[in-house]
This record gives sequence, C-alpha cells and structure tokens, in this order.
Amino acid sequence: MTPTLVDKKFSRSKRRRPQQTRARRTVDAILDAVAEVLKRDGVSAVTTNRISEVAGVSIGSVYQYFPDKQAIFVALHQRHIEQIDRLIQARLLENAGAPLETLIRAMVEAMIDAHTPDPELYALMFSEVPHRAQGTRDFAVRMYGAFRLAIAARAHELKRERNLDKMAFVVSHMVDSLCHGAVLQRPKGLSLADAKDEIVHAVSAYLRS
Amino acid sequence: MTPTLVDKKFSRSKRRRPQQTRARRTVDAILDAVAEVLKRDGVSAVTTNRISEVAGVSIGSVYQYFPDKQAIFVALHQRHIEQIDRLIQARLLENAGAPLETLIRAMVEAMIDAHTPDPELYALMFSEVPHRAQGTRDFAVRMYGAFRLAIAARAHELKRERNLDKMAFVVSHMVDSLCHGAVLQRPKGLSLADAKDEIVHAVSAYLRS
Amino acid sequence: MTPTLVDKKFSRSKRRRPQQTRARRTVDAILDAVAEVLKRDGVSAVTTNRISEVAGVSIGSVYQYFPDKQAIFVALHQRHIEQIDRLIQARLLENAGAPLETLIRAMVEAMIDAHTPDPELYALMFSEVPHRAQGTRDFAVRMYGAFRLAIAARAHELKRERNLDKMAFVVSHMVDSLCHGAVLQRPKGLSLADAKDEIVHAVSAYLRS
Amino acid sequence: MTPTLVDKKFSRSKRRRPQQTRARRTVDAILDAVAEVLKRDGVSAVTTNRISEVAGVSIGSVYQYFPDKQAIFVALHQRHIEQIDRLIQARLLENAGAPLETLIRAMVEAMIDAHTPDPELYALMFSEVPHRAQGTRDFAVRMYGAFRLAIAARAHELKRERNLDKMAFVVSHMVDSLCHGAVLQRPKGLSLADAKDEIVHAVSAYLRS
DNA sequence: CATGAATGAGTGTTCATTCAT
DNA sequence: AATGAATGAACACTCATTCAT
Repeated sequence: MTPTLVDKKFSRSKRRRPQQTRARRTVDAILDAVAEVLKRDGVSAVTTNRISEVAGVSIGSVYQYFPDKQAIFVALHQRHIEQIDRLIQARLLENAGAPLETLIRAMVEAMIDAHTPDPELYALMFSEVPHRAQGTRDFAVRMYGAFRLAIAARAHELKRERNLDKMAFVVSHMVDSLCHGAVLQRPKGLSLADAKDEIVHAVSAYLRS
Repeated sequence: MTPTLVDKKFSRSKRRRPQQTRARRTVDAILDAVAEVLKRDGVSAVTTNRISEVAGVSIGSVYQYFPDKQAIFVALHQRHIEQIDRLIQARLLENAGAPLETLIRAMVEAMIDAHTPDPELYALMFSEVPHRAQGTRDFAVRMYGAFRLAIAARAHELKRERNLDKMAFVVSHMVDSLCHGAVLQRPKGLSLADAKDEIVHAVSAYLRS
Repeated sequence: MTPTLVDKKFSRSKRRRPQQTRARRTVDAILDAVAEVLKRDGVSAVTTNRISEVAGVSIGSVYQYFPDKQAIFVALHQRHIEQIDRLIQARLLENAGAPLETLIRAMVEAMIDAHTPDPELYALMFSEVPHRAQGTRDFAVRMYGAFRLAIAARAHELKRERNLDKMAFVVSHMVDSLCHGAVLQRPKGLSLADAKDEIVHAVSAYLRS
Repeated sequence: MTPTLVDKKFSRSKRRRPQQTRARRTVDAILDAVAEVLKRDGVSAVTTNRISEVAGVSIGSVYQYFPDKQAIFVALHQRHIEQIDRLIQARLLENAGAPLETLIRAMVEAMIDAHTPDPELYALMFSEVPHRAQGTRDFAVRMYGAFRLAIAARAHELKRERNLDKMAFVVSHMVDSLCHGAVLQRPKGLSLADAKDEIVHAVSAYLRS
C-alpha cells in the first residue's frame, strides 16, 4: 500500500512515512503550517524554512518526512481530498437505500460543510498552489465514479432512456462547481441555506428531466 | 529573434490591423512565449529569462512592457478572458431576441469552442498559474451578470416565482464548469457534440423547472 | 548490514586475534563502508549517515568511535599506510643482508602487491579524499628514511662519492610513483610483471650510475 | 574546438564561454579567487559565495560562466595543466634537435619552474581538490606521449633493444614525481638546483642503461 | 528604445552532529 | 553502549530585476 507520502523521486524510500504517533503529529503540524502561511501571506511566502518555523519543527525534520517542497503541497491537497472522500463515502453509505434527491442533498451538504470551515484556504489551494502536475484531480472527476454507481442503483427513479455516463458527468460537475461556488462566490443576497436548496433543486430537475 | 513573429515586410496585400504596432506585437510574442513554455515545461520553467528567450526578445524589453513577472501572467489571463468575453458578448447580441434555450446553446458552444483550440493551456493556466491574487475572477463570476441580464429579458419564458439571482448563479456555474469539463475531463465514450447537447439539456431542464 | 564484515560467531577453530574486540570490528566495518561507498558512488556520496547505513551501524555509534567525519578519513588513510608500512618493514628485515637490487625488487613487489587488490580505491583515496590536511604524507616521504637506512647499509655497493640524501630522495620517489603508475596507469601492452622488472631495472641503473 | 569551459551537463550551452576580453578577465578573477581562498583557508572554505566575494564578482556572474562549483575546480586544474602543457611543448620544440640529456634537463627545468612560483597551491590542488572524476589525468600520463615521441626520435642514442613503451612510462613518471617532490618534499639540505641535477642524472642513467 | 551582462537577495536542500531514549 | 530522530548552520544555486552601453 502506498500511504499518504508517496515519493516518486526517492524509490529507495529515503524519506520515512509516518508510522508512529509523533511522526504523524509532526506531519500534521507541517501541513497546518503551510495552510496558515498560505492564508496569512500568500503562496510566495510559503518557503520551506518558513514552514518549519511556523510548524515549530526544524527544517531538517521537514525533509525527514517530505522529499521536497512540492511533496508538501501534494500532501496538503491529499489530506483535503481524503477528508472529503471520507465524507462522501459516509454519506453514500448512510443513504444507500434513500431516493436520489435525498442522496443529492446529503452530498451537497457534505461538500459545502467540508469547505465551510476554511473556504479561504481551499480557494487559495486551488487557485494559487500548483496541483494538476501533482496527480490531484478535480473533485468532479473524483466524484464521477461514485455518482455513476449511486445513480445506477436508482435507475428505476429515472426515465429508462437516460445515459448513465452523461448523467454522472453532469451531476458530478454540477455538485462540484455549485458547491464551491456556494461557499466561495455566492452573490450577496443569497444565503448558504438557500444556495444548498437551489443546488439540490437544480440537480434534481436535471435528473428528473 | 524568432522571424515567425516579426515579419519585416507585410506580404499580405493590405496592411491589416494598422493599430498593431511593434509594441503590440512584442507583447503578444511575450504572452505566446509564456503559453508555450507553460505547456512544454510547466509553471516552474516559466522564468522571465526563458520567456524573453522564447519570445525572441531581450529580457530588458520584457521589462519595458511589463513592470514585473506577475503582470505578465495577469496579461495572459486577461487576453484569454477578453477573448471569451468578446465571444460571449457577440453571442448575446446575436441572440438578443432568441429564446433562452437557443441562447444557452450559443453560449455553451462559444465557451467550448473558445477552449477547444488549446484546452491544455487553459487547464494549466487555472491550476498552475496563480490568478486569484491577480484580480482574475472565475468565468462563472464574470458570466453571472451577463446571464442575469439575459435571463431577466426572458422572464416570460420562466415560472414567475423564480429568483433571478439564484438562477444566474446556478446557470453561470453550470455553463462554466460543464463546458470546461466537456473539453478537459470528458469521460471517454462521450463525444464533444453529445456533451454539448447534454449541457444544454441540463441547463434547460433547470431553467424550465 | 554487510554480513561479510560482522560475523557473530567465529567459525574459525581458534578465536584469532583475541584483542579484536567488538569495538575493533565496528571501526573496521565503518572504514570498509567508507571504502565501499567511495568506490561505488564517489567522494560526494560519502556522508556520515551513508557510512553508518552501509556499515550496519547507527550514526550514533559512528560518533562513538570517531570525533568527526575527518577522523574517519584519517583512520582509513592510516589503515592503508600501516598496512604498507608493515609490508615494507617486513621486506626490509627479510632482506637485511641482501644486495641492493634484491632489496629493491622486494620493495617494488611489496608496493605493487599492496595496491593490486584494490587499485581503484587507493587511486580515489589520493585524488578525491583530502589528506594533506590530515597529516598524511605521501609514501615517498614515508619511505625516505627506510631507503636512506637501507642504502647506507649497502654503501660498499655504490660509488663512494654518492650522496645519501639525494639517493634516498630519488629512490623513494621512483619506487612510489612507478609502482602506483604500474598498478593504475600502465600503458596497455605493458604487463605488470614487465613493469616490475623495468622499475627494478630503472632504480638499479640509477643506484649503480 | 572545445575551449576551457566544456560543460558536460549543459549541452544546451546554457553557460556562455568567455569570448570577450571582459569575460575572460572575469573567469580569471574567479579562478584566482579560488586559488587564493584555497591557500588562505583550505578547501572547506572554498564556497561559491566566498569565491564570488574574493573575485569581486557577484555570485550570479560566477554562474554565468560556470555551470556548477565542480566546473570551477575543473577549470582551475585545466588552467594549470594548459600552462604546463604549453611549457612542455615549447621546450620540446626548442630542443627538437638536441640530445636526450639536454631535452630531459629542459623538461625538468620547465616542470620545476612551473611549480616553483606557487608550490603550495599545486600541492593543495592535488591533495585536497577532487580531480580524478574530472577527467584531469596525472601529468605523468599526459606527458607519456610527448616523451615517447621525443625518445623515439633519439633512438640512435639508445641501445637498440630498448622498448619504447617501457621507457616512456618510466621517464614520464620519474620526471613527474621527482619534479613535484623536488618542489614540495625536498629533504632539507638538498637545494633545488642540486635536486634538478640529480633528477636529470637519474633519468639519464636509466636511459643510457 | 533595445540589449543582455551583471546583480544579489533569497530559496530549497543537505548533512555533520547531538542527545533523549 | 547503542540508537536514530531531530537539529540547524551553512551551502549551492536560481531568477526577478537593473542599468550601463
């Protein structure tokens, strides 16, 4: 199994992966430090020395856990992604037998709740921190499979001629972009609760169409 | 000097675009160079010296036209945005009297066509090149106003209780993310044409709901 | 761990060299590790951590035996030097009553044999590893005294007007550089045996002149 | 032709080679600075920043002319080697028709004179600064060909059964090591002039034997 | 205006060494 | 004694920017 810290460069596994609690805490401290500096001073202020300083860890320790700076960003992205993935999977299970609209609402709420505590950070992470080259795919792409399965299991609710691939494509992109939009770019005058309702409504309208 | 960009004599019969002075051509050469390096070697390879080299311009000249590196990225983003904005405005005008669905189709086609020639570049520009800090807003946000107006002018096609802000929010995000997704992350097995249809269908379903 | 170096049980009938305590074996393991890394990856790869790794010893243990990295190199040089010195002294004793030419031949053979098992290593040690600052003198200088004595004891074989200092100087340098050259830089077409003969011939010619 | 600064790593010739006088002077200033720092404070004090400082050049300029630190050392070695090579060639030409002994004396004097102005530096360069990995061969090896030719042209002075390869091997090593020894490790009581005479005498004795 | 050599602050990273366990 | 995680001073090197020509 390849845990969180997969290093492409160092196949000799030069850098150890956190197995003990202390190590785990150090890695988290480093990731939290990146987030903090990123929010406070922007990407260009995120230097490895600054990270180690804010994390309260020596620069040497940072390099004990990460092969290079890039890897730190990758790990931060992955932590975020894993967190959301867990949420999504949980909602999927909880609503295994529920009708589509209920599921969609659950997913939308999960997505929005996941980003609500620190919207600023995630906005920065996706606009300022390089991530495409890091194997970090958009949530839309990541959710595609989950939605495909969920919709397939509820085929009876839909018109029989509907194409599964198209639907999964549209729904995953809608949920992703609208949830992000709701958290980050909501027009003033639109409450988060209203936005949620409207997103669920929009997705449902499409599915039922 | 790259002769491709600077042709001393205009072989074309008429001097096209007389306003395209040498300055304008230099700026374009620089912007093209950024795009090229970005695609070929990634963000980290985009250095000011490399840009000037690829643009066939001295580094001094680059600083003649741009106060700093940041400004070059801003300009590249703006060039892209302006190009799409022009397209959007054109479609808006062309379809001033057309029904909503026709307009939506026009917009979707415009968006997709605009990104089709160089999807890779635009993906990179939004995932690798810092842009939030540059006052560059997402297209969804930029299109919000245009859609709000367009929808307002066709209120008669919609149920009367619909809220304009919500609709504009949802539609702009849908069009933006689905069009980008169609170009860049389309699941294999889904043709671009089919994707277009499905996007228009999805937006229409929402509007009519 | 390199099992070659650390054998937990002594398979040999008698415990040889009872003074070879664990400490002695650790030190040897470390020195062997340096030699191995040096040959495999060059000086710049010789880091204290790498040494401890290859020696199968913790970095802490390395510092138990050596005050700093420098000292490790010094010890490696000294191990080599002592080995050759032993050889030289042995030959000197063995040939105490022998004529000069016989002695010279014995010395040349000793020098060449000493370097033959691992010529590469000794070449690296003198070209890549700093040693002047470590009080490590060239063999030529170390052999000067031995040769001076040996020649003095055979003064009757030589012309009476010869100056002892000059001869020792010339002979020690000749033996040193020609033996090294024979092992490491012999022109192709010249066998080691032939080289030996020629070296002895050259030194004899000088002495007899 | 591959001038002084051959860069293996940067085949794109990222670093320019000094073509103008100013550039040439900068390169020399850098090399002189290395020599100075090396002599004053030892190898470990030779950092790129220190070099640039002592050379009175910005660190950026150093990297304009050298791809990396290693290359600076290579260049320094090469400058030394070229200087001696020039000397050797000159003496070879000057003594084209002279008898062997005269030629040998000229070569020995050239070698010794070349190292006399700064013996300390060359001792350091060969004992402290890694050079084998840099394609810098010992002088003995470099001189082998020259001596082989010179001796061949004077075959009539020698016994007819003598083997050219062996002689060139022995003579080149003798001249190299004895000259270096004379400059750097001369036993006290032996003057440089006497050393020269003795070296010439030793080589001649061998050749005539 | 254009050039490109020169600048040097600042970055990522290494690695000898320490010390709590 | 032995361990190896942690340290952080110090290094090689980059690259945005300037400015004399």
